[in-house]
Amino acid sequence: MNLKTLSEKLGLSQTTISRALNDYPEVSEATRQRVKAAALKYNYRPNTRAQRLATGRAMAIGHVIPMSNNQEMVNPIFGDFIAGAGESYSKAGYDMLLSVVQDKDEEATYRAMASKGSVDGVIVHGPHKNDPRIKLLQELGLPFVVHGRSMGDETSYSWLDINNGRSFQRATNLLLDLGHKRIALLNGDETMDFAARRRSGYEDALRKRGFAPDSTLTFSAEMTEQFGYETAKRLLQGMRPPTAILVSSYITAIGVRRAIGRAGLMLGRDVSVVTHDDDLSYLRNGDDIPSFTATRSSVRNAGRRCAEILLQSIATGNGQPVQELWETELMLGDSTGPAPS
Amino acid sequence: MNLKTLSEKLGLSQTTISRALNDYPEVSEATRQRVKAAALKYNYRPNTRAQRLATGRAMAIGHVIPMSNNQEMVNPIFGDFIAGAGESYSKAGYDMLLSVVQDKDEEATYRAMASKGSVDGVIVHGPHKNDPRIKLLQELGLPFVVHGRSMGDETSYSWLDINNGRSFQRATNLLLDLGHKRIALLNGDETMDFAARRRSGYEDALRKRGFAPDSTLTFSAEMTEQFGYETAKRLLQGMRPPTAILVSSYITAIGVRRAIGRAGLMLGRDVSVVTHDDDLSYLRNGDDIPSFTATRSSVRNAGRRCAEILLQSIATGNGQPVQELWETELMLGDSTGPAPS
DNA sequence: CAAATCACCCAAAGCGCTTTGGTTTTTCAA
DNA sequence: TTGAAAAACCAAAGCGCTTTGGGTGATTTG
Repeated sequence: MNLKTLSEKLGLSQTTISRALNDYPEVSEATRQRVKAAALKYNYRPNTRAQRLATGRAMAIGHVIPMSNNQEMVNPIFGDFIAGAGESYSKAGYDMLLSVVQDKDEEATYRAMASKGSVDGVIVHGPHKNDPRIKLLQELGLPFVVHGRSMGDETSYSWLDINNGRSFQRATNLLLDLGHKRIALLNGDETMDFAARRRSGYEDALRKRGFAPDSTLTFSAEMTEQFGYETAKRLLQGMRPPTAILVSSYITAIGVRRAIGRAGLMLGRDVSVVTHDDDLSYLRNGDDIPSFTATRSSVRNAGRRCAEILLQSIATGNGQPVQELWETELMLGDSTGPAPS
Repeated sequence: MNLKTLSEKLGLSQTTISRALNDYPEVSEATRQRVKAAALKYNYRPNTRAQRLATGRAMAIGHVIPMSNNQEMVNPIFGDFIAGAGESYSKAGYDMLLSVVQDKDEEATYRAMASKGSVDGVIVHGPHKNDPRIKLLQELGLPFVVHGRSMGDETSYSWLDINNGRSFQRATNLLLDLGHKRIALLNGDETMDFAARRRSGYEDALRKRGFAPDSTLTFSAEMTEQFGYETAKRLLQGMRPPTAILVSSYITAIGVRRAIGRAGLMLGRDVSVVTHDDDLSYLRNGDDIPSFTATRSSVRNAGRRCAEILLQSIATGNGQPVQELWETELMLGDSTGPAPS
């Protein structure tokens, strides 16, 4: 069923049908009802492809998921972020277009999206420090919102980020307050903006208390469970093991917990752990007694909001950038306690 | 830059440009080179929307991600599956269209996809027993591949599944061989096909050894970490705790491990655990010494292959269904040992 | 009561491609 | 040298919508 046959069936012009369905005022209420009823009856829906060509809008938002070709890892927060964003898109009648690409093909993917017109905007995932994608997208004139942000010029584009620096500063302070002096940091890849900021927050807190950051206690890698396990294991077997560990990801913290258990130590007594928690749906940190003390922020809400910001900036068409910095929640759980003497 | 202006620049017809770029034979090699060079120079790429209207193909595959509105949970395997599928799509020049929808809106979503023509086919995620989506898609004439399958008529459509029954039967046998007599099952939602089959495998193994399945030892719920923790905790505090636990998801197994640790017991000695392992990229079960004894199958490979099957069936256009049943790998890890006496 | 306005509807022109059905050149065997 | 076949190109017709720019009666307005 297409417009033409439907219009013939109803004895109306295609124009009128189109207007009736799109709620234009130039059509009488009676006709509109008749048209809508017929559309329902014949299960007619405008062909998306034709609609998009005619309107010049793709009605789709692109998400480019970069994949480091060495690790081939998909960020576990991705599913929840997408779920949040998906909600916003559904509401607005937009589609979500996903491209999983190798790091090196990312630029080409954006260029292609822009010149082929397959999307009206994109969400940028996992920004690095001074991320070149930002300038690229600005040149291409493709609307975008960054989940996170990128050190450098932060005022010229839209982003939504959590306050990573402050968040880890507070977490470090909490551990210092508990008397911990040797605090390890298991951070994400520090070429990424969020990880760099978290390290700054951690180091700032230490310095303010007169501790010099100890480079033998900080680690930076992709945040897998195994990274947490192996690093913590090595640390705990060392000569002067830390009494507290600050971790950038819940998954990695699980690995840390495993190592602590294996070493016959008790989490929260022998070793304290604070982790960041993205509030993933399948990995809730307990609403009653959180099993980890954590800095929490819902990545799903972030997804929802990023999408909203992008859709709105597309709708209004003004290039006015929107920035949102969310504070995290510092939740006390069972994984922290006073430093052992 | 569009076809028209490019053709004017080159003094050729739009037809010739189009054919040159699409490698049709009706164009001289010299011209083809000239056209391709010009396209590169002016950064011309055919407009996707126009191309799709003209060809009548969407060049996109839909993934409908159902979300149970009570739990609002995104399946953690989703990211890896998508990554795998994405690879296949990229290779073939297809886009991936994601819709995150509430369970109840799923039928409407499929209907809309079919009548709007926004995709050429879909992947069905998380099939239930006698899943109504299968009949729906067949009626709609929308090509599809099911990740998993649905009890009932299994020969009339394409699917790719792992041998869940056999897999859990083997896992149960392993535990029985180790002398375990009280084996608990922490299963996924048993209205889902995979979970139902796993239970059957588990029960079959028990019965074959003369044990009657004990309904106080089996649990079925969404596979979160918390489900694992709380259920295991309760079990271990009970009068006659199981000596072994069979778990349907790695994430849930992590919760089980946490409960075992909390109870002051040792995994693999006091309590044995076998879990299914989807081989998620951020949660590798160790290539050297797996921390869990597990039935493993890569969900990423499954994604890759599902996409291939779908693309191929779209390309050939024959309705010949393809079915693949993958065996899982039973990996011995540290989490199992002889039943304590 | 004529003129202006309004409410409704329509024909046709795009949107930017692909593809059909030619036409014009070249090539090559007879 | 000629005629047929092959090679290379082109004009124009879709694809299925939206939107522009009218029309045509009915209703107000001065």
